[in-house]
Amino acid sequence: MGGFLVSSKDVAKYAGVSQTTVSRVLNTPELVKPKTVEKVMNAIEELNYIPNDIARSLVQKKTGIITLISGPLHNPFFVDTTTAIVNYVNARGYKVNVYFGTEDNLDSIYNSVLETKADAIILSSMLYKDDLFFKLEKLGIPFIMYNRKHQENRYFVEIDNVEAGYLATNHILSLGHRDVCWIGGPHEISTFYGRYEGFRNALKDSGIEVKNVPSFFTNTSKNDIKRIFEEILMLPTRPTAICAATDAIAIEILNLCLERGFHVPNDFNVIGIDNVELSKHHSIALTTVGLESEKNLGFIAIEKLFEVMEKKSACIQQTESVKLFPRNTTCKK
Amino acid sequence: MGGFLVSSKDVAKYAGVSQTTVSRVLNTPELVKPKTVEKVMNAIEELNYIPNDIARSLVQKKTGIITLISGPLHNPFFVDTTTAIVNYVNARGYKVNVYFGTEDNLDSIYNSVLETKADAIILSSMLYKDDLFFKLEKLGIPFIMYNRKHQENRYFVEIDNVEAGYLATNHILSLGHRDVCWIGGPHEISTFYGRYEGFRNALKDSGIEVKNVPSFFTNTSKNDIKRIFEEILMLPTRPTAICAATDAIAIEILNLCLERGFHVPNDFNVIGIDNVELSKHHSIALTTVGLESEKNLGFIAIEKLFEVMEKKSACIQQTESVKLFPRNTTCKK
DNA sequence: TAACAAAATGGTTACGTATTCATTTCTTTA
DNA sequence: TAAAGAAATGAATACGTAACCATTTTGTTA
Repeated sequence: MGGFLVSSKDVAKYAGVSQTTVSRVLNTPELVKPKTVEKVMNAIEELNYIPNDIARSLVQKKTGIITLISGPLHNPFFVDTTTAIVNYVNARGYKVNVYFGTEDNLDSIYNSVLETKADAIILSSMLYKDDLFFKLEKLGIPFIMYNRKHQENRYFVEIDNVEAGYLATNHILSLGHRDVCWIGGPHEISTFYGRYEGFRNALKDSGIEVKNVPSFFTNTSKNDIKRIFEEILMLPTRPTAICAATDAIAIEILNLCLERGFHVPNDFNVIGIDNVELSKHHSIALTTVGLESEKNLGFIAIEKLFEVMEKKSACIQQTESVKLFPRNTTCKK
Repeated sequence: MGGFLVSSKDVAKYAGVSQTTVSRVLNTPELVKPKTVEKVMNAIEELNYIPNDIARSLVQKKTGIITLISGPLHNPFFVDTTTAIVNYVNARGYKVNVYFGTEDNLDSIYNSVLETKADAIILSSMLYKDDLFFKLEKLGIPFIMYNRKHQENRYFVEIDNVEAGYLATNHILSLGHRDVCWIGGPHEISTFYGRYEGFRNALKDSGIEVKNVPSFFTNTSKNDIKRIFEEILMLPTRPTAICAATDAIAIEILNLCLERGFHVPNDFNVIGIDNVELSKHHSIALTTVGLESEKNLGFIAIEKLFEVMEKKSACIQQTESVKLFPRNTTCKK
């Protein structure tokens, strides 16, 4: 009991049948005489047999595993998407190998992922120009990016980032703010690049010179955001509104504002993008821009990935439209 | 290219050596002549060979997979623990199969988990009396529970729940509140049972009759917490302080208070237990009770699990001590 | 140079399952 | 009852690797 492996061969011997028949009882019982099924099922019960899905994977060349490379959960966006993805995958009878990628561990994650014979990969850790894309293509298994797009413009689900940046900025401007600033992320990531572009477009459309507007770019770590917030406080003319490229950044800015004794939105307007669940909490009540659809972006992506796996779709290129969610962190100037 | 599997046998043929040598080059290169290593490595490069870890698992009887059964991420406690566990496991070179257990899907999760030949299991979804415990023992692989304890009193890491309930309640009482109430969870879960016991002990020690104090028990879903909050508002004497069994419940109560236009702590004091990361956010600033140690409970648990896997420990029975974290959701009456 | 030890390599097998093909058993029909 | 077809079962094999044991090659010492 415990530790001693019992195989289908053992079951076969115990039941007085062949291993083939045991396999059939488990997979195609309709091809086996009822009485035999019973004998075998009894043996399985008796010996406490549990099929070895590693062996099954080897022969079937299907592991039933989906690899998920998510960003870290301290970013509430990934809380929402990870929930949606993991639950969907499990509901479909698959397993999920989860990784939380950061700058430091991505390489080691990729090494591990490439060795794992997963049936498919879903990831949010792809740069606009990233060799990983081609490595994944070589692997020959389906993959999809969510909230990230690669230069090659294939296999992705994103929100309309340019429009999102535009809507957020425009909302702030329409409230009468003129001293605004931007906190973004690395331009190597399509998401951040697009949202910043939307920001600039909105400024231009309001006749504001982009180069006069302070823009900061962070690696999205708490420390880095804090550093930038302090820079903002030192600005010659302090902005009345802060446009953050993501809710995660915005929510951290809220934290820093309150820590310093500032009041939002009286001292600072703050707006984010993503409309994460947490932003709906009444203690946060973050004004933000997010999916028009009720569906979570992770859900949309994993759904599409399964379509690809089932050959129902060939290549996913999906950009979801967005809208403004006005809440309590913005107000008329 | 892509989809066509290349095996170590192919590499062997290409390099003009045996499959055994290829295997050795990858696992024990010090036993292979440098020139041969080079030949093989070239062949690997040339053929784009990636070892099949399914086959490796089969022969080695080790999958390198840890199964994690967590609670859902809308509970911030599981955000913290999942982060700690997944990152630790990956840093150790293992993979993590993640499940988010709810009332509905637990049975199907258990079925899947029992078939998966994981090297170990870490889970938070165990009732005080739960047959699963014995099924896991039969499986013969190491497992550990975090934030949950089974009747059998083995393989667990928890906080001192009774003390936590006591400290939280006592804090409220010491602030002068007398009209308090309790929002807990299912008593089948050791965590909730212990914390409620601490609540009752504190009341007794302050000479308050337990049976006169309103206590509510929820399945911890948002809807259920809302239902209970509405019940509280209907109470003949409205409590001035709400003791929640978890930060997750407390944070949802905060949300409901604000939604109704109440102010915390002026209208209601709110206190939680767990000291989750989110409770530190200045928009929340939840008074709570949590680990005295800096370490995350999930981290402690997964660390211990690896000790068991490496036979450094036999059986984990760990109860961590706790302390109060006073913040802004409680104040003198 | 012979003898021997050490280093390097190869042949074969096991891991536990699903699959393919062959064989046996049972049913049906003429 | 024989023949033919269908249903049920089994034997053998493949999946891709690591491990065990045997063999060859190399290096060392007398």
